[in-house]
Amino acid sequence: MENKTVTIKDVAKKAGVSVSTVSRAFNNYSDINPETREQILKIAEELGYKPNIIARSLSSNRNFRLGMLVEDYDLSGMLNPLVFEILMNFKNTATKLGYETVLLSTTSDVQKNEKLSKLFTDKQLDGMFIMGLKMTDEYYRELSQIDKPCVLYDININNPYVGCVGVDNTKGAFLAVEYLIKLGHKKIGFINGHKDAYVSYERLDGYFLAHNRYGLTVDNSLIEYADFTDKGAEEAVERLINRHRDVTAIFCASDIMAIGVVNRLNDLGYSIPDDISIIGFDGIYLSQCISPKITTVKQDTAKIGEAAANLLFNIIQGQRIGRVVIEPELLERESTKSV
Amino acid sequence: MENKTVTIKDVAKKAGVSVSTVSRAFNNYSDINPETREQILKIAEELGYKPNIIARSLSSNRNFRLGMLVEDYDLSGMLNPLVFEILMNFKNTATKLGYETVLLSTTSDVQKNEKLSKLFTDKQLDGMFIMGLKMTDEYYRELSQIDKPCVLYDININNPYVGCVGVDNTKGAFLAVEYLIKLGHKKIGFINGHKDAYVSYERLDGYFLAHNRYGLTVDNSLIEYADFTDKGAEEAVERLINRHRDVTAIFCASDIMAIGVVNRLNDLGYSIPDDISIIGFDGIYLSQCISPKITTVKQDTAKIGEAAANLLFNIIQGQRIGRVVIEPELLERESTKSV
DNA sequence: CTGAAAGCGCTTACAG
DNA sequence: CTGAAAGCGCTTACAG
Repeated sequence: MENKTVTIKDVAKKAGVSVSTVSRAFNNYSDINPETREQILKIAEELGYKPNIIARSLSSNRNFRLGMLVEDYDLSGMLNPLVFEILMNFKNTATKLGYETVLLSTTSDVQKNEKLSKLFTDKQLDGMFIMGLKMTDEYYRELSQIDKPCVLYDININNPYVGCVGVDNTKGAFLAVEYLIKLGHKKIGFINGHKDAYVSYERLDGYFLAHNRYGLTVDNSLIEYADFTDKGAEEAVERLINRHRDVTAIFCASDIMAIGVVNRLNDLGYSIPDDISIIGFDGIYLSQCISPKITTVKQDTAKIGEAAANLLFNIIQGQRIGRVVIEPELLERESTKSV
Repeated sequence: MENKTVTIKDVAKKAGVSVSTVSRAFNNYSDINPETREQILKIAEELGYKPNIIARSLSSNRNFRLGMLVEDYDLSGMLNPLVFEILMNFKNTATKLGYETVLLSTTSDVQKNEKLSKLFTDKQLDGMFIMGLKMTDEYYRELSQIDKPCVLYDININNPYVGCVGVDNTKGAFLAVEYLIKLGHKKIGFINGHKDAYVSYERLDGYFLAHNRYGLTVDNSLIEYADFTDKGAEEAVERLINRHRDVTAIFCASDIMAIGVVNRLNDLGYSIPDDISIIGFDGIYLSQCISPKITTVKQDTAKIGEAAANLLFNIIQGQRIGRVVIEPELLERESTKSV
């Protein structure tokens, strides 16, 4: 019933060599005769041998395990499919690189009791990919002086052990606002995300830059903050509209918020895009399912996940890269029109 | 810099006992003096000792690792946030049970070359939670005779090692259609999911049962199949409408499809729910973000994930439970009205 | 109730 | 280029 698992010993015996040699063959060591190597690999194949990663970890002190840490998954997961997409893409390239991935979650509260470095050793991780971290978090502080390989999504930190990956948020916001300006809009509202989110600063920069570039001045009262939820955005847009009846376009820092904004505006009797143009951010699948299809700035989740895994791998190997920036892409759809 | 990790030896030395005894203390063995036990745990706490799970796996031949296998993640992940929610909830209770979780993905093609049992041993898993499996898959066949603990979501199989968890799909469909009937609808279309999906059969049953219960006969040409995508549903609803101009309500086997249907119907000049009532399935977050808010049948992802982990745990412990069914819940919202 | 010893399946200096 | 041996941090019969 239980078909005994084949070990390195079995391979060694059948190949007529020592286990050390088999180990060498499997670890791509240079100090081994290419022919013996071929021979061993062939026999291993026949026997269906796969190195026991657990034993390897224990003896080599290398774990070949990467953690994927998601903060407040209950929120980010439900609301934002981006997280899941990025995670799966990360996992895929991590697998190709020979690493297994374990899924971990945390919250701002938990971080007060359990240090990140402890999590690292407890879980026997070689590296960690972290999503959803806020600037007010305990881990954000700890990350500035950690000496373990980490990669952060959408938040930056200055530490050679910590890589950062994300879309160029400033440019993305710039593209969105520039697009609106080119459509003739002059009074453009902005529903930004969390005040504590790193990306909110970057996107705010983009909003300003686009105005500057085209000779427009920003009225700060056109800017609202919400919490990346549709509900929050609905309230924010109502505040905005009440202050500025003559807004003709609104840039939302996420598609989810854009959807909330469209709905609330509909309820208030506005027609989109005829009365007000709306542009989102993220490019989630659902942004094109609803009517009108949301014009948005797409984050390429495949590229982000892949880049994160490669970056983490490089850091583990001793390279110090720092930051990988993915190009955002404007997707022109139906929720915007010229005035 | 590298703060040497504390091992069982350190604890043993400091406590003045053997490593065997420390091991006993940590494994809740009964044959140990409660006082020594307390003493050891206290010292371990001071030293910040955590058992090395890798070493434990290697020596005990128990891995405390669970796989989470997702099929065709590119599709299910993008389209359906349910998968991610269930996964995270599964992970959470697995963690409480002392297991770590590794994320795995597969496709129908991959299954032809790599057996499930091989994946099991290669990844050193104690159990596996599988989502998105289709009835035509290679693994579906293999699962009927596997002797390793598995739990499937939304698909049933008769094997003591394999547990099944999911919402009561027949009842869920029944509730949806019953609700429409009670609203006075008599000609009710049905956009079902994949023909190869197990749940499609169950939901079809529910559609029939509701008709039977209320003395209505089913016209089979009211039933369409789509692939769980909004695009597929858009085409399906157009075929349906072309055959039956007088349909007054449509039950869709997923919220994503319901959203597609609403959009296409809007394009065709129908007003929802005034001209046609639409009801979905799943209860994803976005179903309430759009306008009209979609009436739907909710799957409780928290309960499903938790149940799946507990079920898998029980199977690993030697219990044979079989199947856990979660109650679906009808969410009355805006996309339906009485006629 | 406790300890000494073997062993889990690998890797890695050390010799040769 | 290859082998013998020690060791990674635990668990588990076996004695006592």
